Amino acid sequence: MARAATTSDVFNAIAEQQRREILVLLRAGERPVTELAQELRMTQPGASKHLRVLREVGLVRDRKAGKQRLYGLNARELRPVHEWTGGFERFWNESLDRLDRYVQDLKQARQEK
Amino acid sequence: MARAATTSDVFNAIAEQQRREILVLLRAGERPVTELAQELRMTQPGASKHLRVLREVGLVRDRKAGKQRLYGLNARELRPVHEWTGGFERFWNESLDRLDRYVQDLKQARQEK
DNA sequence: TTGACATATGCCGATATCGACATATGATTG
DNA sequence: CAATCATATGTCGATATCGGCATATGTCAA
Repeated sequence: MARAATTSDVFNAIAEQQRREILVLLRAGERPVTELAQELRMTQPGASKHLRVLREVGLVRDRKAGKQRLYGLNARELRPVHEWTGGFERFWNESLDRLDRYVQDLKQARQEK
Repeated sequence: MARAATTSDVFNAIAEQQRREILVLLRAGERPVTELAQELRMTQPGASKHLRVLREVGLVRDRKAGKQRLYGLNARELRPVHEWTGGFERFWNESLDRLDRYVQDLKQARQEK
């Protein structure tokens, strides 16, 4: 088995930098493929493929608008990622965290002597 | 160029299901490789490799403890992901979102006739 | 030192990626 | 219909993945 498909998961879909940038651009509103490609300095086929992945995991919607096809954000699918990472929030918020790390560093230092 | 390295990015590192599960297990406290492997039903070398990736992106720390090597969470690196997805929060919170989608569905329906 | 246990690394095969290019499909207008 | 613009798909090459297996490295204890 190789790496999981980019379309298997929202996590996999947003693992790609360019796709993340597309999503950010779409926050400003719907856009056709060509504009996105131009703004991100990628080829049109490249942008189309990224959008296909985003669409297959449900992060993006498309809608015909005359000759064009407008892509729009459907960020609800990003929520699971937000919540999953949120499950670790206490590990970077609590001051216990720092203390814990400090203690562990001490332990390690002592053992590495 | 192929896909970005799993170690290039926290986004890429957590794109893998098993690595996410490792992180969740580590919330309960430090653990040696063997326990993690057993609990997740994967081989020891497999677990070791995943932990290597997690360590290289800074999501995990290790510390020698006698014959064993204990792995612990370092979830701070998860924060950027949480914040990035948080940048889309309004798109799943605002009621405008539903209204907007409704309008767009209408438009599309009209055009597809 | 030797043996036993814990962990890491190396190699393999199968697979999917991403980027580039050419080209096919679709839609609109004259 | 033909021409044109917008977008999607197919193929290729280079690369890295993940899983499994064998094996190397590391650490302790007798």
